[in-house]
Amino acid sequence: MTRTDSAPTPNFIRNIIEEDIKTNKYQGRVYTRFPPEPNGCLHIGHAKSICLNFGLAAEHEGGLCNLRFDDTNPSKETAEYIESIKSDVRWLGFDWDDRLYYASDYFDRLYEYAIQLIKKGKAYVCDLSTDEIRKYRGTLTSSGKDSPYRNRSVEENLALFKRMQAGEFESGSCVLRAKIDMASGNLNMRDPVLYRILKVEHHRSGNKWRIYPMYDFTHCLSDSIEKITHSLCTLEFEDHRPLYNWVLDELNVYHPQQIEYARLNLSHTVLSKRKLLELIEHGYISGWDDPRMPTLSGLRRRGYTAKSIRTFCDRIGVAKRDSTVDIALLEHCIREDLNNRSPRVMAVLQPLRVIIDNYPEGQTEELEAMNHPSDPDMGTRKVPFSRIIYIEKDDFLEEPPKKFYRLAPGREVRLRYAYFIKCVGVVKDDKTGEPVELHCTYDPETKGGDSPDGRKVKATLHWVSASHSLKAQARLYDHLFLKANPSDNKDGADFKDCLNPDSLRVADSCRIEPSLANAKPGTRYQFERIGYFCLDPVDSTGERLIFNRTVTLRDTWARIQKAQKKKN
RNA sequence: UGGGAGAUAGUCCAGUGGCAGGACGACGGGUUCUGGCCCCGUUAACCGAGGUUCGAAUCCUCGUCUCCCAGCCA
Repeated sequence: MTRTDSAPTPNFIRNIIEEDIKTNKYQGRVYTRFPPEPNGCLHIGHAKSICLNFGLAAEHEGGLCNLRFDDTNPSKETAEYIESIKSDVRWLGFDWDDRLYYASDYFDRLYEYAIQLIKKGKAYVCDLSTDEIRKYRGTLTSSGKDSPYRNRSVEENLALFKRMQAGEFESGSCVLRAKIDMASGNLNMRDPVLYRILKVEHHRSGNKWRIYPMYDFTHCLSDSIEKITHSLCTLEFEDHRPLYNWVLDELNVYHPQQIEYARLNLSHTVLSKRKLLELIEHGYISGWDDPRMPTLSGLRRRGYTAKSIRTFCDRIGVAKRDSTVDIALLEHCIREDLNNRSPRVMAVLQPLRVIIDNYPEGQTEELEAMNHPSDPDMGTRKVPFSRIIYIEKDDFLEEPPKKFYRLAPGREVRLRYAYFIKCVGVVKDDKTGEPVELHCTYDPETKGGDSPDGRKVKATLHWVSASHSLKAQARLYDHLFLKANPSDNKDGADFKDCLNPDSLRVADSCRIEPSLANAKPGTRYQFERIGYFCLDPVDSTGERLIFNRTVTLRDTWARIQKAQKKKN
């Protein structure tokens, strides 16, 4: 992608890269990779990694970034996830050209490397059970002890390893281990497992392999094979770096550098595949692409633009300290983008019927409305007006409190692009006392929304003509969790305990202006005075218009109300 | 005395020996046919204690707190 912005904000990774270019460490090359495991859908945390890796490469002349699937555990990975990941990366706006790789493509070479290690006396086949290996490993504060199989001869190890691949042993009966140091303070160096037997069909290599390499053995060598310069990963791999270096040094191959940064945490949601999957499996949400999910597919369906997510990833920066970004920043980014690009329309979420007593029965006018108030290039459209209209329930109060500027008995307001109206009567429900219908008069002199006598109104309301409007459903999404950090379980609570019961409210009797009759799924609009909405690409049909609320507009009135409530 | 890492406004990120800065949020104001956008302003931070230095967020020492690691997951 092209970046025309001014110089990017410095961060510690950029600084390292600049320094490496200066010192010619990699002949001035910048080569990164995005290495997802195809065992789930991508989420906004992955977007940070994608933007980082592809972005850093794009910033530098000749910089490259590969897409590489880390597919070394066929028991968890599927081809479907591969496709969804590819389409998500593409949607985000990045391109790997012909550099689509799979760790599984390297299985032959990895196998050869393993044999080299065995021949060097640096790896051995261990018959200890999983349980025994754990016991032999020691604890955080006490060193481990050598496996009884640690000193098998090279020949024996070679033969055993080949028999592992030949399928002669059961899953779990033995593994190939690196011979490093059972007393290391770093548990990853206590003879880590390099290969395990997994008699599972691989989504790409089929049944060719009975043994599969572990992450620590695969990742560094894949980076090396691809001539990666800067191998970026998250903080929890810091402890693995000595092993990353050990493997490459022992094998004496090209050596990229691993750099760790803090993964993204976002307030009011969770970003762990395990937890997201749990929400799906328990039916709290509809799937990976539920608009409340922080997944790229969920955000996309919700109406988020790729650009807004890229902007967000730029603004959160990159550092090494654990942090939680306020979801308000994400919301700010999408509002900013959508404000610039989405056409305005009028939609009433909770209709209140208004009869304009002095407007001729049966008459209809086509009023001209701007599609974007500050971008005339977006053009105009006609909106029908008639004697009976709907306004938003919230826009009328029989007893208006201080600072409520909207409609009330005897009060005059403007209907956007239409007329001034004054409320002259309220029809209430006998039982509840709720207003169910308003009677108003209009001033014909104010057509278009301006009064020739210079008279002012304090509010402008959106509206739709009752008979011309279309029925629609609006899905009003809110934060998935009530707590900023759902995983903060110090009170012994499960993260699901603070799920927001109102993360989805359905407004089923919306009325929208007729210009949206042939709206295309996925199209984004601003419903004036309400928020940004996106025609749901999954459930919306020609007969049934269903809109997802991407984000609300900033709502000053809501904040005033909150403040007033606090006072009382 | 396990190993590794990190501490800068409410939040996120800069600043690496020379005036602590940006963004988000919050608050106040201006503007407005969206209580939107936009504009202006206010708020608010160097984990602590010593030391080096003319000068320390930055260098040194000693503390404190937080995070990660005991998968044949990645």
